[in-house]
Amino acid sequence: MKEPHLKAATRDADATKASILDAAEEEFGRYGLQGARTEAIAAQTGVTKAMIHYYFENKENLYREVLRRTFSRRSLQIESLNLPAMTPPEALAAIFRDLLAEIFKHPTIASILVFESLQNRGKYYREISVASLYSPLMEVLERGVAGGYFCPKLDPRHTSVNLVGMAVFYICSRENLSSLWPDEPDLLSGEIFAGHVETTVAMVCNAVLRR
Amino acid sequence: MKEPHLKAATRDADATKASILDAAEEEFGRYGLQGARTEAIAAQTGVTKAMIHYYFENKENLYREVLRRTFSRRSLQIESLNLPAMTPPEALAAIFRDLLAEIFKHPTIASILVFESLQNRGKYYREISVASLYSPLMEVLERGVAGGYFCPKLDPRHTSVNLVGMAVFYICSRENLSSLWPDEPDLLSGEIFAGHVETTVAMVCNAVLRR
DNA sequence: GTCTATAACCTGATAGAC
DNA sequence: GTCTATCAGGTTATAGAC
Repeated sequence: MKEPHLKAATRDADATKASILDAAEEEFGRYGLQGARTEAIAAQTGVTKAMIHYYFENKENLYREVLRRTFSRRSLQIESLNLPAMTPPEALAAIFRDLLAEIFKHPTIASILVFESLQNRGKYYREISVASLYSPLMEVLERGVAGGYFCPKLDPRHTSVNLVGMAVFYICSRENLSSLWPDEPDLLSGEIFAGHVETTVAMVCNAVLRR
Repeated sequence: MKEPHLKAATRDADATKASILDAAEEEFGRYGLQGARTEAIAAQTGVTKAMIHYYFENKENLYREVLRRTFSRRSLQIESLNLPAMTPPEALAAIFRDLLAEIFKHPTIASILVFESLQNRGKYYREISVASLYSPLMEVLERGVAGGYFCPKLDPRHTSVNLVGMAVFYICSRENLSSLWPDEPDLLSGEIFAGHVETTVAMVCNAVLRR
């Protein structure tokens, strides 16, 4: 058990609201919208359930808020990479290094994405347009095919979905794989994850290359 | 809504039990262990909840039974491919064609695997040894590296996890991707899926190849 | 703004009739 | 073997005091 997020000593609407959002991101990342317990979010925040309804009206809206925040964080980050200045192979590697680094810092991103697809079939992701998660990747792939870098038969849509799946699955399965890594209990440890990043980036680049 | 599975006209223990298992596989594939509703499974089967407890004692055991069945089906199928008789690149392609064909027929396999990792962190998969799902794949990768077919730096463990992720994610996201495929509402339609299989097998093979 | 108390609901499981 | 009825537990959401 982690210790609860610090709660403002005095009454502070903004601090409380932000604190609830942080705790909610963790809880939704662990259990999904349906499985998350508002009681747990409240406890982690150091307030009562009533506060969640005071600030967010209900669990569903809180979830929307978490998705929005997580999602716009990612969007801004991708923009900051300045992909158009790179060659397609460079851009592809950059996207995945960056995505994997974020996943390492905030594993919730991966599990929230998958939970959302599985539990809600993308209902809430559609509200905030999941396309902008895939479109930078698809653009790079299209550019790479047009420029002769990538395999001409490559379908940018299937390919981008497959690549995102590759990036996301390892994290989601990390506690399911103890039998594969009997010697290493923590697949999110720095060393193991660094190796994972190298393997994954190499695979991503190889997978699309023209030959 | 699908129509309920046919129920034996007369009392038939075996038929009822099998029918519950079928309905349960669908329900667990759609909602995971936690989200599945025994009421829904019963309704789909055409019996009452009490029958589930009569045959399987409780929801958890029913889930175990579904996992066991799904899993052993897959295991037998992989054995039947006779991978040792193939070269590593052939074997790799064969594994994925076969896996994708099964996913097309029974998409629940993919979602159950991911739900199990996410919701239960592999607790029940560990009971039936998830390793045997990955080990045929890892063996082929090791053989391919040793034989000079595959990239010598390739780590069989990270690689096999990534590849499984690629195979599984598309199905799990199929209803999350309408914005990417505005022209094609059903990503499980025969044509679209056939294209997906070709793209995916090509990517898998490319990803590991020595260059 | 924050808390306590409780309403309203849902779900897994059981008892007992047929 | 199968059903009906019901219990026990847990969860979201709200009302109202402070």
